[in-house]
Amino acid sequence: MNSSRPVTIKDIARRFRCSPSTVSRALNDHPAINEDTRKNIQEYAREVGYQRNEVSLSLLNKKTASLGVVVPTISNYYETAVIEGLHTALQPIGYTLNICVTNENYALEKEYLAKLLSNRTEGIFLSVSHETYNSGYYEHLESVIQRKTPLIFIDREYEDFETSRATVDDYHGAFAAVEHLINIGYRHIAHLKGPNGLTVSEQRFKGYADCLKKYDMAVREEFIINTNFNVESAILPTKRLLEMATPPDAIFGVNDQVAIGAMRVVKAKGLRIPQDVGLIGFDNSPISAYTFPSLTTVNRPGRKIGMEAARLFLNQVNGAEDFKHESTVLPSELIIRESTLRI
Amino acid sequence: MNSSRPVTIKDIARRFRCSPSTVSRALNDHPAINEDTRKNIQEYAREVGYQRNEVSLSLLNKKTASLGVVVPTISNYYETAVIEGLHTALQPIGYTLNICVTNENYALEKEYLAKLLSNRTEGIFLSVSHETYNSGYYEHLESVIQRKTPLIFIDREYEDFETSRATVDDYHGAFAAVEHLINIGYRHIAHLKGPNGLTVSEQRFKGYADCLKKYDMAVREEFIINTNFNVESAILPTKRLLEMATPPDAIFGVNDQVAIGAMRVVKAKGLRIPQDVGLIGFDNSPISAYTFPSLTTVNRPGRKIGMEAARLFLNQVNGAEDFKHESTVLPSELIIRESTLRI
DNA sequence: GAAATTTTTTCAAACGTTTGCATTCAATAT
DNA sequence: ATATTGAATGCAAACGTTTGAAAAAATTTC
Repeated sequence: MNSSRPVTIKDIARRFRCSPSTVSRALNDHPAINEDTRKNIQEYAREVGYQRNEVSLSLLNKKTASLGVVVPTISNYYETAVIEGLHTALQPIGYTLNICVTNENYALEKEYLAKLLSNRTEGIFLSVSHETYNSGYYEHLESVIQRKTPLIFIDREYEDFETSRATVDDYHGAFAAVEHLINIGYRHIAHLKGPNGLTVSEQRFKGYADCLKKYDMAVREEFIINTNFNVESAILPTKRLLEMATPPDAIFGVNDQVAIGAMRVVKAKGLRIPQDVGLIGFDNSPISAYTFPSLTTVNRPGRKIGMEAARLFLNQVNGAEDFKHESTVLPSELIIRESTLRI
Repeated sequence: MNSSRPVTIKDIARRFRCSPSTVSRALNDHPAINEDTRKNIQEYAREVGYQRNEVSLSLLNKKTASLGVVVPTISNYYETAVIEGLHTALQPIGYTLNICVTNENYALEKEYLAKLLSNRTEGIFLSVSHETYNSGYYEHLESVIQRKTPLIFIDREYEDFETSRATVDDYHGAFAAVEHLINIGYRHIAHLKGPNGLTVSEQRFKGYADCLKKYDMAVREEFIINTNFNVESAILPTKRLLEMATPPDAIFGVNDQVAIGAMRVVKAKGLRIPQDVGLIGFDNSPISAYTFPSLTTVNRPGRKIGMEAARLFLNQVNGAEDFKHESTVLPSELIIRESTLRI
């Protein structure tokens, strides 16, 4: 059987000399269909491997059961955890996820959103790209809103849109991290900050700064250096910190990668962790448990964020007329490990 | 404008008192359309945010430009790297990826494949689930083949299908790893194997065993213990190894996770790495560079595999009539780090 | 054996777009 | 004025499926 062209309902109808309607009803167990007809048609359909064309159904019902997930990257643990959460919540109820990776690029983000709308995607989960953030452009989002396609922000957001959003409590996570350092007895705490402007960077920075203030400690500008979220970007900044006249005795990295970069430099300098320098990261990525010493960090529940985002989406589509957008902020949680545990 | 229903070509036609055909042609810059008409229609379309319904086009042209990616998990570095590679190669030329995660589950795999076919996906990248492997069922794949939907196997494969496949050279990677251990001077090399039956497990095991044989070393059954690819599954096996009368002086883990699990146990026992015990993993996951000591491993080029799989797919769809299925085996590469570098 | 009823099947429209062919209308050539 | 051309537009079918309403066929009722 050279069945490269998929079998259609019409093919089956021709075979049974009946109308397509009958075949359709037979296949869907419609009660008005004769028992024998039904059996014959179903059996034949199975035999020739009939599979209904969902594309035509999408057109007819204006339902595609597909969702867009637009993220800057999928090469970090956190993002894949979020996707896994979305997947866990949404695949079982029939949704298909279209993953789009923007590489922090505005033009790509715009293109993907347009494409998702063209494909009549029923909802979009978006973590906006870094470039979009900086540029401040957002017309590409207006068309999503205008189309009434549910848009759920994940972590990175525009404040001025009326949408649901799921984020992690970066502020209090950072606050708790720094407070922990202070409790242990560290007094000169530096921060390897993320790129300026991103909510994630700024919130963590704010938690850091506010905590210092609470304990009447100076927020020293030279103790705050930008990084790019990855290991390499932490190397030089850490060197600079350690070569200061009065170097810090603890470093709070904006994420685990950065903290690990710092860890390398500190160890290379012959300083001991945590005795000489305390070190703390953010994300609780799998790697953080297995460095040496293991890294104190702040857990960021990616999987839960994904599931929560899914819940927000479902709320919106199944929504009562009194539906209100929600902003969920999931708590982050301090995970204490060896890199801060002195004495 | 309560434009919750997307604007269609018909809407625009009504507005201009012309036929849908004219609007369609105007929007597509058809030369037979009056310049003014074209401009007016295009301008109006932009104004009201018209976006063509790709679903209807898919139905008409029988092209969906969407591809299925069916993988057992997305929570490991390697899998996401593969997906990234696919994405890098295929998104720019207009394909959309539908990621399906089977959780190593046969029923889910079957369901997803059926769904992808129903959605008229134009190609499927598949890394079969563990359960499928064990059960040996593969009718769910037959229907894919029968439909002439290009099917590309990634890493895990059925030998008996006529398809293209992209895999990493696990055998020689494992061989090189063990040879390296022998060269360094380790003599009692244990293997923490993956689950039996999976190609990945068996190939790496074979590389291990063949290398030992080449150097006239015994392949001792008690030195080969199964794990489940994750950290925890390596804990007990490693304990058992170290408590033997003549314990191994080196351990080859089926992947980095397993090697890291072993590392914990070895260090907890007070043994030194690499002096007392050599340790080697597989995958070159990011984490392996940052453990202490850093982990010798075998690089597995996930991103490249993804791009290669994409290439194989494109070959098939753009294929000349003399098209032949290919099996690409990408080389793996030994990455030597501290965990094996004694003396 | 015809009317009434029930069961089963078909018709036609719809979803949004494209496209070969036919049509209309105006302009040009004769 | 009429035939010829050319430009611009419209018609209708197609993709595969579903579904309300109509039609046909079979069965029951008296």
